[in-house]
Amino acid sequence: MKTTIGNVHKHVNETVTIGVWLHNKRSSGKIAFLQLRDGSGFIQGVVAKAAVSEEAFELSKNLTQETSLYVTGEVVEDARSPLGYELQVSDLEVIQEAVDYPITPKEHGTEFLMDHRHLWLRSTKQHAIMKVRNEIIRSTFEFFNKEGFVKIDAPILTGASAEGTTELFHTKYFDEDAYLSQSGQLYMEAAAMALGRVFSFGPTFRAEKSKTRRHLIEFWMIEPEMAFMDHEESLQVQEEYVSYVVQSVLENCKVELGTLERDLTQLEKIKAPFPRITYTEAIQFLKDQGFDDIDWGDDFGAPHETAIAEAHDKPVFITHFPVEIKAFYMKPDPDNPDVALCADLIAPEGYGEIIGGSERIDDYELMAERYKEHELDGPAYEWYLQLRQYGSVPHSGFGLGLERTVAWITGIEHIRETIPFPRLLNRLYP
RNA sequence: UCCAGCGUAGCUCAGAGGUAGAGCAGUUGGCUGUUAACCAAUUGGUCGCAGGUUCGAAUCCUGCCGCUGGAGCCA
Repeated sequence: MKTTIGNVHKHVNETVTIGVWLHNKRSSGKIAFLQLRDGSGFIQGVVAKAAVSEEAFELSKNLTQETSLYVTGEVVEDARSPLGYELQVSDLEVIQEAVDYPITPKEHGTEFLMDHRHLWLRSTKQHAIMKVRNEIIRSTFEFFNKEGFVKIDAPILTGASAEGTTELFHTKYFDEDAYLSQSGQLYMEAAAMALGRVFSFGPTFRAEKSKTRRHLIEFWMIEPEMAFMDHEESLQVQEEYVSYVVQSVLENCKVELGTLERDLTQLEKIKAPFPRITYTEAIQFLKDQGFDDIDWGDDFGAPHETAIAEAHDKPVFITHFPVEIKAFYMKPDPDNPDVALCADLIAPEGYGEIIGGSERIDDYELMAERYKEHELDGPAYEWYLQLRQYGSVPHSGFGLGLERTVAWITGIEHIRETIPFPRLLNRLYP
């Protein structure tokens, strides 16, 4: 009977066949231990000389790393195994012999591993990160579906930028200029006016020459947009959403978090509500901490964000940023028009900003004024202004960066390991 | 784009003016409970590229290329 490593617990004391790759091997004169992986998990196969044919034992002694094969054997419980089960191998059949697999069980440098990303994904740590990433995506869809959101897909080829600030990837759209999307937000606003509560999940592109552990050229964003919802209500959705995702990972990725040696006590604390401080309070806090390189009106740098995050053991919202340093569509606070009804969510442990969100301008006249200030016109923007013309309503939304969230939840050092094939400065392959 | 550091065997690194080293991987042999297994033997090099200084350069100098970390910008 053919099965997978993930399902061996259903076949205890039965003989099964599993298609596997040889992850590693230890052998002595009369016994060989095969570390086997099949994508669903890892299991040790024990080949005892007495229990198999002469040929099968010789074969197992000479297996090379990453050789693909079918192993047949009896599933037995064994306390010495981390999985709790082992496979007592009775036969094996090589599918393809792998010669000189480059990634050996010893340590490697970053450049070497990145050049071999297509093979590096096979290692236990990378495997665990991809499983956690998948759980974050799965629980995201579950959360928003549960809350009555409709998944809407934004276009990737666009005629103009949403923010107008960051560098865009330029391309041709037949005879016109086009850009790769850096946010689906404007389209989500249109969709929210049609469907009420929507969210998008898709790739975004930033042609910034950023070279830090928090930046990717191509990354994935989750962008919910909600009609009839003000800024404060949006913050509640955000903290409930993030808490839901973290608790789902804790529940469903125990083995993976163990592989990653993640400090679970840090994650167990992540439950709504999250603390909030205003931008103005944050500036004062930083000055009290001894920062003299920032004043009201400046945006935060990485050290500032980290200092604010370290003062809390949950993600923290920084709200009410100055209007000047935020996007043109953010709604000014009626009580203080110098600041916007917006918030960034800063992850704990120095992982930086994972969410940016705001209530959007819903007044036609004000938006038209902003268009003039920012010199936005033409067919690329006209339609967005029209949304304020036909039944405009208060609405809010936010964008969560998937990879930064994966980095934080898995506790890994660098964002490049959170996406299967990262696009970085100077790296387009593999 | 700016600042700093690093490029030596397939991989991770040592060697800092006198002519190339270790561990791992590979190969061969040994071992019935290994967990980055262990023990013994063994293969393996245009010292990133180009120029310069010197009797002599992996080593010192200059330029270029590549990588790594950080800054800015952002999610």
